[in-house]
Amino acid sequence: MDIQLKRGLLDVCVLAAIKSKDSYGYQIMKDMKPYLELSESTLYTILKRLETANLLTVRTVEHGGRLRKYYHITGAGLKRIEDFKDEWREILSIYRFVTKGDDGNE
Amino acid sequence: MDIQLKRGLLDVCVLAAIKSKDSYGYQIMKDMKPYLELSESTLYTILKRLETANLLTVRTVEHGGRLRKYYHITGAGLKRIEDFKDEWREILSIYRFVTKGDDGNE
DNA sequence: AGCGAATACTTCGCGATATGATGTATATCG
DNA sequence: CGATATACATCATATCGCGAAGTATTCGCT
Repeated sequence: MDIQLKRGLLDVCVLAAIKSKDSYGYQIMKDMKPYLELSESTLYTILKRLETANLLTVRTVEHGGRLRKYYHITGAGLKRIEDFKDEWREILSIYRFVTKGDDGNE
Repeated sequence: MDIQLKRGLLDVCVLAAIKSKDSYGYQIMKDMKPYLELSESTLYTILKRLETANLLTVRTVEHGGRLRKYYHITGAGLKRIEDFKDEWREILSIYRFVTKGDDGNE
């Protein structure tokens, strides 16, 4: 996938990965992989950014001798997802603009 | 619209604006405005970038005492649009991932 | 016991890029 | 004559994905 396009989807995608239940970095990576691949450095950067923006909160848990940081989505995080759904209408209209005039077989 | 998301759509959107007939900066701005707003500096930066990448060619035309640069899409430019259609499937799958578990009323 | 792979998170530097600010220049309209 | 529209260019700034490299522990395999 085009890098630029990816940029617009990463944040919401990470939020979606922790929407239904709290999760941690490594698990989020695996959950997102089928939809959108990203490097570890990117994910942890994003998580930090989302935390700073108060779209999620963090709690550290010891698990099998290793530390895990569990991420929990906030109300603002949920709102960010809702906003994305609104943006989706604009994206659809852009998609139609881009494919305008093409045959209907695609 | 979210800036990051915009980034991924700008290039294809500009290409789409010159797909059916050659056009120039100011006109492209007006054509894109209903779908995606962007500043002039951004547009000319993009046009330069697309030219460097051989996705379009430029010819300068005098028009009413002013110079106009007409942009013409290349085969590679058309291919970029086709590639975007392929990416669209991935985008749809991401959209479903993000909205998964929500009520069907949206 | 030895060792590679998986788990788990961090930091740094690089390149790409959207944008506001600013500049240049001409045409049109009141 | 001044405001607005047309038309394009350049620069500095801030943001961000990612590869590279690092730190540590656990687990399966031989």
